[in-house]
Amino acid sequence: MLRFFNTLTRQVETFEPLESGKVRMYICGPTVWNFAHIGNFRTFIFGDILRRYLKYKGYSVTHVFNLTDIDDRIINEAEKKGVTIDDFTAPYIRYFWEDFDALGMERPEITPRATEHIPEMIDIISKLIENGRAYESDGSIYYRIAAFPDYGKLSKINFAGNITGGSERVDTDKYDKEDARDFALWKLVGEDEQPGWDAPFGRGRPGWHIECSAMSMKYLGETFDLHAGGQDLQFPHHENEIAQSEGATGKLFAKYWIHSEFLKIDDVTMSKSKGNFFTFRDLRKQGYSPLAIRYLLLSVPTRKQLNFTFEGLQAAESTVERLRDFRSRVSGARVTNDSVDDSISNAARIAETALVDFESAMDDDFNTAAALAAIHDMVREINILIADNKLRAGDREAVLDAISKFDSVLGIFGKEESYILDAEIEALIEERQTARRSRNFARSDEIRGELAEKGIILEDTAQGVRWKRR
RNA sequence: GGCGGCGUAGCCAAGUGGUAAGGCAGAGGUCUGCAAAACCUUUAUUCAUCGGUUCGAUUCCGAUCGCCGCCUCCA
Repeated sequence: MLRFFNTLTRQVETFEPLESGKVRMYICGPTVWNFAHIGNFRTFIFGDILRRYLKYKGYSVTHVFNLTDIDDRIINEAEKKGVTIDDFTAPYIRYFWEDFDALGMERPEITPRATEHIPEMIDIISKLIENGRAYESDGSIYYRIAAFPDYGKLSKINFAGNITGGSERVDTDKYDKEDARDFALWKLVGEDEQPGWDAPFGRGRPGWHIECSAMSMKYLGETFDLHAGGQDLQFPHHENEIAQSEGATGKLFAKYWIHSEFLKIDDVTMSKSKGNFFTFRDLRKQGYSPLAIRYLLLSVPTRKQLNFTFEGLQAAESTVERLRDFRSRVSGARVTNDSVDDSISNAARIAETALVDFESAMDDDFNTAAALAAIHDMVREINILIADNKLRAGDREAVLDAISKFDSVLGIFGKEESYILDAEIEALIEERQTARRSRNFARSDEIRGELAEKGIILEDTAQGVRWKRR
């Protein structure tokens, strides 16, 4: 039974989708104005774990993940470069998906772009104007928060008084709004100004929040199951999404909300000004593997801040290698056919226990740290059996099956190795064995070095030579 | 100022009213021609500090200190 913390109610709840067996979920994706950093990817990797785990539990999942390809930053940067916003964002969109794929994330079913959903946004804004929840001021359209009593129900921010808490920082005179809290749905744009779109209420461009309302409801319906994103989006972005969507439809927007916590670097918030800002590509350049980065980012439950350190990343690198080695060791393990008394072998039982522990950890608010512990326990125990040559027929399959189940959710074991070796490499391995038997260790080590250069690592075990790819 | 979160071994961290998961790193050992991997042993009488409740608290309550976040663009 899957239970997790719902930001909307501030409680751990049992997950019950609106429609039995199906989950419709939305996650706020990146603004494609630059390279995404590892903090962004922490949230997205959680989204990946979330969707994979729901599938693991047997749900069919429709996952919408948007790309924000228009906002002030994009417009400014494009202008600086003298290109259209589409030309400006195109490479970043490409880089984003490259990083996304490299981190082993499954592509969501639907990945809409804001600029391709302007009509849907206009439609919602029109409805809000009609029902009095939006108004025009100086050519722009604003949301009338006073007309939506539920405003604040997600973030639980107290709006007593009509100004947000840090009132000094909101210069009310700067805006022509009825209320300082009101936010832009549609920003007035001049006739020749780009980008701009024509709407019944005038040429303009969308405010930031409206896109997510438009794209989520278009693909998932007016009410859907689950909405997730970084905790910094909780207010105002998600609060505003609720106001726009529920304000327009009069129906519940999303039933469950999940917010991912921030990533810190050496106990300090990651920020550009502090110079402690890492993109995925920065870490790749330093030689860290995508798998280790993924492992590190998912190793701490999403609702807790994660403290990123290079020591931790190095640890993740070792751990991931150990897991990969484990799978290949199991695949290549010899099994004995010794008759056994019990009907179920020890190894199969260990695998089964690990699966149960894994699932109950994930069911408990996606406790990935505890889920990993279940896997590590299994690895250790099975390693002992292999070392003692106690793996029986059928065990190998049971353990490999458990691994593939874990990995269908976490994606940390890496790709399965191919067991087909080039004939040339096989010949070298054979030659080395011959050399070793005649105690010609010079030649033996030479071959080992030669293969290492080709990315083949040899290990001499009691059961013979074992190899793996680097 | 308002609201929220966190503080567990060298590092990353899970967790519970009954006496501390897991990973990495370190130390010693087994195995090996050497190496690698694996395995074994070992590393917090203690969970920021001080009080309180309790038979018993790391876990509940209060205070203090420290760190982080939201209230403003941001995963």
